[in-house]
Amino acid sequence: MKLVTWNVNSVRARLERVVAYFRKAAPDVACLQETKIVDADFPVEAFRELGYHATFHGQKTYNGVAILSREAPADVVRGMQDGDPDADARLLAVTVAGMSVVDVYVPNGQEVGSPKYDFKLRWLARLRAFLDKNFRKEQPLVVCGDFNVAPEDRDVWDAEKWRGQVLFSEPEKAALKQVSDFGLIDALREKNQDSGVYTWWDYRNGSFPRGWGLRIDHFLMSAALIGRLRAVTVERDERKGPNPSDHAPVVAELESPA
DNA sequence: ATGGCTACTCCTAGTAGA
Repeated sequence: MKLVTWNVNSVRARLERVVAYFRKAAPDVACLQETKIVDADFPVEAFRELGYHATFHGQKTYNGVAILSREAPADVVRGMQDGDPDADARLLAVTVAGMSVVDVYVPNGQEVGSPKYDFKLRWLARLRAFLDKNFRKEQPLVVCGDFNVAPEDRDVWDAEKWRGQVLFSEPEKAALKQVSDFGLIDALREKNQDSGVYTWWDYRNGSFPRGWGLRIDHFLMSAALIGRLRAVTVERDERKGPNPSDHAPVVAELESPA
């Protein structure tokens, strides 16, 4: 069982690369973020030809999440449904392959102290409430996506430069921990203690070839799934070459359920 | 070389991303 999370930075601009990656990696379930496309225009056919059901929650220009799955998903939930007046398409939840899958695109936050930063912290608090309301920590549950938070020094290419900055400020780390404290484990860290494992590199300044990256895309899994976890890897090669997303896919491989 | 921003919009400049 192969799960992928990938911020594609426009599924339309990235379609050729995304299709090529799906052919090569053949994920069973893939969560995409920043699709930047309205539902009416989602490239359903391109994924159908690859053998995937497409479930999506998008909007014009910004945000947007999608789940591609070999099996047809059930229990589709678009957005947190918590009454908060927030039109952003940033969360999509389904049941598929015997597990609950929550695909999230956490707000970027722009700058510490800005209104968008406050929105980000509130959004993460709402995510915890969404989990409390809809799931139990004992069930097979994966919450994955672009969290826009690097949890630890080893997840940042220059921790001193980034300390206190957006993506690496203490309130953001605390808000992410509140989400994990539902009963979820950072799957990559279950299998890999290395520093320098990054999932995003700025388009500017030659950040990728210089190794200037951050680990901000995560798989958070309940114990039931961690028990089946074989490996978590970052598909760094997908950041290379023409027209890359600024994020690389992250892959989690699970044993079949007992 | 893995390479120096990119994608979007009632578009050619401004906004947002991270």
